[in-house]
Amino acid sequence: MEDEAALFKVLAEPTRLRLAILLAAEGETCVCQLAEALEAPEFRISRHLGIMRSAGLVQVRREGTWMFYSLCEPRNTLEKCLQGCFRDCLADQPIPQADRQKLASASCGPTKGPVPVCTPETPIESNKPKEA
Amino acid sequence: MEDEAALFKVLAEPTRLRLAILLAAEGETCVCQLAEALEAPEFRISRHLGIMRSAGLVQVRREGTWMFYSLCEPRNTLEKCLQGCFRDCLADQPIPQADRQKLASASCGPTKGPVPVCTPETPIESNKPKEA
DNA sequence: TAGCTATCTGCATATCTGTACATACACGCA
DNA sequence: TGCGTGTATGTACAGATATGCAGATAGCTA
Repeated sequence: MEDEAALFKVLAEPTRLRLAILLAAEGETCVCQLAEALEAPEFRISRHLGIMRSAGLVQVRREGTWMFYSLCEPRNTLEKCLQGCFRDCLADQPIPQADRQKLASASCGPTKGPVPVCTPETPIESNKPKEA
Repeated sequence: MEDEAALFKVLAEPTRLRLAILLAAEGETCVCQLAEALEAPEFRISRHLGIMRSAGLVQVRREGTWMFYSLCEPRNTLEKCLQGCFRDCLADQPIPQADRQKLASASCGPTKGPVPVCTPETPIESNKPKEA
């Protein structure tokens, strides 16, 4: 029960919740783009992503200088349900919508200028559908 | 987004999460029975229920000396999804199962001895199925 | 009204959490 | 190899939170 509560605790912070919703909607994204989308300093985003990673909610893949974060495959029904919440219940809220728009026009990242996040040439190992 | 994070924060505490799961499974229950089920002092249960009530997660009905708590009707898709989680993803975990068993054999409450919680003669306005 | 039971609340304390700054680390490039 | 960029982390601090105790409150019964 501690584990389940810990999972809720990770999501009990607006910045982390927005990150989770954003990653659920957009897939793999690098720290600087997330920071730009959320209009928060990168070190803060990085720290929150570290907390989410410790909780097993997100995973990271290094590509050169950039760190690409994505949601982990859900390990149990609770995680699956919560990720469904991100996509179905929370993604269309005003703030997550604005986050996605700012992400789409992010000027940073591996390819400068507005970039399609999660491009085809950077296949996302962590997001390949296994059972969804 | 603050509101959604606040909702997760309420559930980010093991005692409160167990209470939510228990109320989702058993319906309206009084404080002393919840305290016995969770093996925690009543003032602690009462305090956590107060926090859950402030968040709009549970509601209360007084019947004589006893305070009966129950989950509120979900006000949005997130709350509906989370209540589904309580029932479908979390209710069959070992601790919530044990909680339900201890609740079933609780020796306190309005009718002494093992009692059927949420009896027919105390209709639960707050739990009547509306759309589930 | 007095006494009892169930529940709530004020206070002090210990623990946890988010933030910011500075620094360290990893990688690409010249 | 040295530098710049992107990212992670150690530390300190302020604020929030959970807990336990004691006492208060509400409602029932005699």
